[in-house]
Amino acid sequence: MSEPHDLALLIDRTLRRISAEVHTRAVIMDTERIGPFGGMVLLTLEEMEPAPMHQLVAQMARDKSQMTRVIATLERKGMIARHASPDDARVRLLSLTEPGRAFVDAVRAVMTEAVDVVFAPLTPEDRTTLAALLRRV
Amino acid sequence: MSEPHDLALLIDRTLRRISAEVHTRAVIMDTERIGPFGGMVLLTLEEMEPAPMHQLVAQMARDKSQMTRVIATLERKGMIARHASPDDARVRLLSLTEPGRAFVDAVRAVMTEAVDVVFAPLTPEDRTTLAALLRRV
DNA sequence: TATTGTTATACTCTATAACTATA
DNA sequence: TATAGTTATAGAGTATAACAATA
Repeated sequence: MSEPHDLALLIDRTLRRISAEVHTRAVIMDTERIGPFGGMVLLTLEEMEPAPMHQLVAQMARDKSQMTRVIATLERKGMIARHASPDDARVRLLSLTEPGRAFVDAVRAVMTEAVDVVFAPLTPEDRTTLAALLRRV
Repeated sequence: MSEPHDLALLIDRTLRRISAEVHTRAVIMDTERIGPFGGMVLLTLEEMEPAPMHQLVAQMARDKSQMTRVIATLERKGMIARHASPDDARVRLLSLTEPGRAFVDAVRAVMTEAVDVVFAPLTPEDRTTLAALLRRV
């Protein structure tokens, strides 16, 4: 088996395994009720902030309406702050609050642990190769 | 950026891109209303049939109750058949029907096209490497 | 006792379109 | 005219537990 579409099945399966691992140890996300997607938004924002929403949307390849909702939830929980952009009145810049920053540390720990379990069969070099390939798509 | 958890974000984003590409050209799945997941189940089953449900569940890293439902839908649409296993009365063997086989060809074509678009920046060798790495996890 | 598969239920995520306000 | 973001709504996917039948 090595047809093009297999790549899609492999990626899907891999993500499902990561999600499952995250889920079993994600007491944090459960208690705060932000969901796995909320956790990923925080992790992504951490690497981009301050960032306008459309940039986060592009980075995560999601729909903007979906992002509006999850951001609203995270803001309600006090993890994200929205500021008006000085350059463009339409734009709202997103950044993590202090509680959000502390929370994302916990999320990152869980995510790292899950990734370590799922990718245990791969050497550190393999993982670097994998990440580099995915970063290019 | 090259921390362990980034791998999860990269895989998530890649899968989302594939899904989006599939979605824009998936007239077939839409008209038959089986959803992207239904399409992936058919593709996976094609490579395993005849297979018991728990094997499909393991391969796709999904929940068994979820599989029960999607299989029921696909059976109702006449794409999958369930037979009793001769070895174990608890087990039901799944296989594609003739219409299901024709349908999976169309799904595969869409999926292949989507993968080709998303992985366009990668050479064939890169894709082989990527698939090999993912297959090992 | 453990496994295969089903049912029921609640929740999260996704897709679409119509909308506003700014550019 | 086009872009940033919001709202509303319908649909698809996921997690859990309790269950029947068989091993």
